[in-house]
Amino acid sequence: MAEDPDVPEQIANRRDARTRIAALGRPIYPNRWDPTHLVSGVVARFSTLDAAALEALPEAERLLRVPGRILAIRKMGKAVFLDLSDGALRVQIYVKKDALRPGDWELVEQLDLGDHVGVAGSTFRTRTGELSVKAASIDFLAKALRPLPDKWHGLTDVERKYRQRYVDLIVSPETRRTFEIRAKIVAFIRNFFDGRGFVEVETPMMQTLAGGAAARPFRTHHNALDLDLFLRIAPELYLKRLVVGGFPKVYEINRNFRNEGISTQHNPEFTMLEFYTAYADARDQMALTEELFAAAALEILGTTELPWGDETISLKAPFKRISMVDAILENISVSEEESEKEKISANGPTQRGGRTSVTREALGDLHLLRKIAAEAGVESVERFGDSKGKLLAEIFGAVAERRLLQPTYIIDYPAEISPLSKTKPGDPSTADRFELFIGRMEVANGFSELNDPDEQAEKFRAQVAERGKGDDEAMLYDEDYVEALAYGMPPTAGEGVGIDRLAMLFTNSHSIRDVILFPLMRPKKD
RNA sequence: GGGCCGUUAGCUCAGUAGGUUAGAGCACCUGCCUUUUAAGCAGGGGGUCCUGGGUUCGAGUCCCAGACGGCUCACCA
Repeated sequence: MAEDPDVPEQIANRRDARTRIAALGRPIYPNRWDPTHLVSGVVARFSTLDAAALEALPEAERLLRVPGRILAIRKMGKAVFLDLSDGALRVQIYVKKDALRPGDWELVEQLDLGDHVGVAGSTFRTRTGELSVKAASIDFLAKALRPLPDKWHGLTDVERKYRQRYVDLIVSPETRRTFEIRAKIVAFIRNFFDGRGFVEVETPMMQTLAGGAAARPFRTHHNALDLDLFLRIAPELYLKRLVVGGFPKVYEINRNFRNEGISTQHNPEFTMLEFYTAYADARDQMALTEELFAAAALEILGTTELPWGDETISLKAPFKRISMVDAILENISVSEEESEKEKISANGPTQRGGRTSVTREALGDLHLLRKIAAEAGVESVERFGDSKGKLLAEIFGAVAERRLLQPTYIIDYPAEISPLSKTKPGDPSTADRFELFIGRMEVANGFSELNDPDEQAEKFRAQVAERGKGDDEAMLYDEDYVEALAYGMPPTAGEGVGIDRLAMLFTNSHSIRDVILFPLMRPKKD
């Protein structure tokens, strides 16, 4: 059958079948075919009716025209059963040679798995009770020249799932479910904010200055203006300009781009919700976020208890709140025991040595912070210079972050690492900021927005100095933003929520690539 | 970027100590079968064992280099 040795046998067979279908006088890629239902519509309309109820319907009400992709063919001699899919659901088609329009049987003989057809017929139930459509005629709609993956095992090659998501979606219902849930999350969020008087906006993805976060940007160039541009790392500074401009409640759901490493929690482009509420502070944002997450879970999944591997995450509000310092103190002993255990199992007994005792006071002392950081496993502590805030955040990351399975707001961030945040009243070293951790991932980050243009200018200058010292993720001075603040921004709280990570939580996906339809992959050679 | 692991038929996977013609299930092809459903029965075809070197009488198997991917560490959200 396969004449050309360069073309795989099954593809050659399908090309031959396509030629034979054309020889029957059938259009092989018709422009139009009018359905009365999609498969899901057939199921919705008829699945509640038993055999007798279907039988009792007037003939006209049982007639329909349904298109779909063939995902199973069971040949029975002069009858054939097809499973027809609209991508979501399947319905069985019963094809009986002598019940078919003349000429259609010859077409049916040429059908392959994956082909698209349109069936006209009437619904009934088979002997085994399965809802089916008895075909009166079948039209050919499009050919699948390539064979589908194994009908039982589907596609398990993760590389191919990512590179050829269309194939994954055809054969993997769980993949489809993941992306349906993701879509529902985004729709729910829009509905949630729209219903609370927020205005959805779109701000620049290409910026002359990539601000609003600490990350390395992607560069690009506008030819006509001969202008270097950066893909945004955050929409933050533009959204706050809009608060200045008189939108007291704004939000944006859109892509950010960060030129950093790729991991199970990081994709170079990722989707972020950012929302700003004037006349609110960080505390209000936390309350709103709890409400949003719990309501979304309840609406979309029917529960706030999310399976997460062998564990369960409860999105029931309120979420735990604990300061960064307390989170360190609470977790460091456990964390030390764990790392000791690892060492012992790996290398045999080791002496414990003189560990620095970690106390609230020690976490305020630069010298001790450095020692604690080093002992917690933070590498090259020197690079943080004399920044107590950076050291504290590093220690938190090393000691506490990976233990935050249940939703936890970490509050009281060091002001040094929060240059866009207001500080707490009476405590200039502490930002009025929080980050929300769920499933050991940072899912949200928010704070009471700094709206004093002079203080903001000073913090930008400090960031520029940091950059001068080699921190290439420190922020740049955004003059126009400072000028915007000088027009007066009301007290405002803002927050960013990682949509991809939220989708991971809702779908029990442990890699961000499983919730991004087309994750970035290195191109395949040849 | 570092470490560990993977890559064999269209798909999912086996492949013993390095030893003849590299196997299985599904898919594919031929035949039978008019209510089956992972349909069934009988027969058949299909391989750059990721790529390139090397060791060896002999490599899917051992060694080196590379490609791509997964996990993980580092950085970040």
